[in-house]
Amino acid sequence: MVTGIEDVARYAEVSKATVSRALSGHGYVAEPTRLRVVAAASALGYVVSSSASSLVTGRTNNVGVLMPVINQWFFASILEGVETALLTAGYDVMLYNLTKSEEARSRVFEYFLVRKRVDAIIAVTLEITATESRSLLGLGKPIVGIGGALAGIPTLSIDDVAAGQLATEHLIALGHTNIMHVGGDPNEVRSFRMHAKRLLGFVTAMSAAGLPLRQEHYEVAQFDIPGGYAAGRQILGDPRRRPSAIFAAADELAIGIILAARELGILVPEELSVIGVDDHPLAAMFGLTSIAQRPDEQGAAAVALVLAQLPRGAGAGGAGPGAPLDLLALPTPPTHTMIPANLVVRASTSAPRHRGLSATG
Amino acid sequence: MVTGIEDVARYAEVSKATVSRALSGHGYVAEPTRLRVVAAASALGYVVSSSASSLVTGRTNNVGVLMPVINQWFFASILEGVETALLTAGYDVMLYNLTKSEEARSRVFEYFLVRKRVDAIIAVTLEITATESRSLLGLGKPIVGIGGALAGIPTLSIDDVAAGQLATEHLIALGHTNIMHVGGDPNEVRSFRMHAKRLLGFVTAMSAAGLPLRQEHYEVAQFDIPGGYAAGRQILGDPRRRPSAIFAAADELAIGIILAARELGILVPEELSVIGVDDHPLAAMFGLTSIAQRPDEQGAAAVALVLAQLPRGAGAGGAGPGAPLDLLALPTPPTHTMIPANLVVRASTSAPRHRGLSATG
DNA sequence: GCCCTGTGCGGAAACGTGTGCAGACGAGGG
DNA sequence: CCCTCGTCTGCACACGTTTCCGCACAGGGC
Repeated sequence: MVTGIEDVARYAEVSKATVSRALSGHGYVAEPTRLRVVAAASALGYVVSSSASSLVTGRTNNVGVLMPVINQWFFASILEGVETALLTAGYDVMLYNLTKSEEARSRVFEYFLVRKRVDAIIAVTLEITATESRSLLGLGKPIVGIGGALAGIPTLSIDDVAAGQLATEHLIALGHTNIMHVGGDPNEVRSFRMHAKRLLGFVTAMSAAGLPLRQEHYEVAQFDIPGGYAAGRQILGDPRRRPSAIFAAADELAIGIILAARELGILVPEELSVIGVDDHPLAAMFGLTSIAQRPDEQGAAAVALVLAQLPRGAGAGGAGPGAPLDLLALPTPPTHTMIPANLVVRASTSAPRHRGLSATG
Repeated sequence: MVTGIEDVARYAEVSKATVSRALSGHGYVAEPTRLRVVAAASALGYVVSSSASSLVTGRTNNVGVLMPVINQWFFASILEGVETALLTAGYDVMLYNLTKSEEARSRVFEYFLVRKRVDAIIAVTLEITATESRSLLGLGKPIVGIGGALAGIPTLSIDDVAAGQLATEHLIALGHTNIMHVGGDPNEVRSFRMHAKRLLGFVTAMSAAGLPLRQEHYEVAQFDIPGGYAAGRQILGDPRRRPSAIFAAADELAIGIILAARELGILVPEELSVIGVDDHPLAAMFGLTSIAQRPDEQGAAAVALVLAQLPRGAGAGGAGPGAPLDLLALPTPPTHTMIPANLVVRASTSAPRHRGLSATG
């Protein structure tokens, strides 16, 4: 029905084995023969059956990507970065969107992922349970996580504590003393305690500067622009509560706060400095100072990490029997690597208006 | 090494054939035997090798999804809808992000897609060339497009002309006569001439109402919030050019325009009515009147369309022979189905301030 | 002249599963 | 009692590759 390797072999007047070697690049093939085979394959429109090839090699050339959500800037950017890097490396990406629905979640874990159809897994911001972790590690396939430390799995993220600290220190350095932090719920278990970490960075910087910290210096908000807007209305609506600067845990929150400030007639940055995290595409338009991170590059880095753990297809010519031993001895450093995040100063932060450079201690 | 079907067969004291039948649900298996096999598979942690199974059945249980971009609300929402629908239908999704890069584009077409690893294809807003179309159709696999008509391929989208018309008619019904349209470049070939269609709807409604149409009634903008903002600054900055209402081809454009209006001290809707298309998540926050569409539902609908073209795997206990005949005779209607899009009125549109209900003719 | 190594190629054995075919068994109708 | 039919199971082949092994040949060092 469809043209197989046998047809190409007949057409090029060689054996199936030679066709395989010529097209895959493994083993010795004389150059004229190789050209003849390639020409034959092209003429017949031959494409290798990945099923058959995977069956015998054990490699699928697929990488599974697990994401809790797609329709958000951070996650979609990661996905784009991962996809591009995998494609250029010759791998296809299988996307698994792990929604809140527990049922779909467990189906993916117990049914889809385990079906021997991926060579490796990239898990994005995925807080997994103990059984799920066992399930993943039980696959014996490389896994890399993006977004926070994971037990026994190499992971990758920015240093959220440092980011929070850096942002807060920027505001302090400008002379602010009455600083608020608007972020996500620190008790949220999913999302790798990112909220708690950025809050910790905030607290650390404030304490180090000897600035007072009260409960009301932290406001929980829904993690998007409307959430930031709502929090901004609430905070800025009360003049007695109003700080001179706000560190928002994400640019979308910061943008919402800026919009709220505009509606209330509060000038940014003259009356209110705002700093965010992400360097969101909209940050430039709002002149938002931010701690920049590049999720697409994080995705690409995760791909590099995960591919490094894959057995190098061609090179290794090791003996057959010790294979599982080698597999276990492979460099699988369960470490958490931190991606640097740097400050981008724009127009939303400045020295506080009223007080000059008053005493800091 | 890994547990195969043979191990399960031994454990359950049956043959491999019975294990296959028991687990796949095809053919006769006595209930006690089936339970024994299922228990054995579960005890051994057996999972079917999709490579082997695909090799013999010819089905991969994969659907390829082609997208030009991921990090945009419309596309990410479609992807979420497609992913969810496919997962519940028992299919895995292989994501191919066709970037602007022609090189990556052709690689996907000539190399990845053709690798016999997908049963069907969903192409999102993909303007394909003649050779690409042949390449896709040559696969002999079901294809469904989202976003506009495609030669010989069933497609799916909202009626962009009707949407533009509906939006414009809403403004006209409110009493506006000086209406502008801000949209994308109508000459952009990609994106299925969506821009041209919405422009056509605008022109149609204006003409039907007997309203004048000049070149300056249409402004091209980059298709995101900053693009709308830039266009808004330009349009609204010149008082002589300022219309009383703007129909933006997308909510993100409309939001940018509203932001520009706020900066210029122009009241919405008192001095300027704005209507968009999409019902974007941010629309409610800005009180934006919009023509609502649901890209996630479009994705699910595309999945339903594409699955309907696939040979029914389970359930059907029909005779074996005649299958290829049925395949050829399958209903593959290369039609373009329109999804309804309805008006959602919020606070960004109202009757124009100055003139009352003046003569419309 | 002989062995060894490097190169080029073909035969055939896997890889793990689905499924056609045949055989076995019990029930029911003649 | 025999035949048929429906249910249930096992044998064995096929799916389309990759790759081990063996053979052939050329060239170089002893």
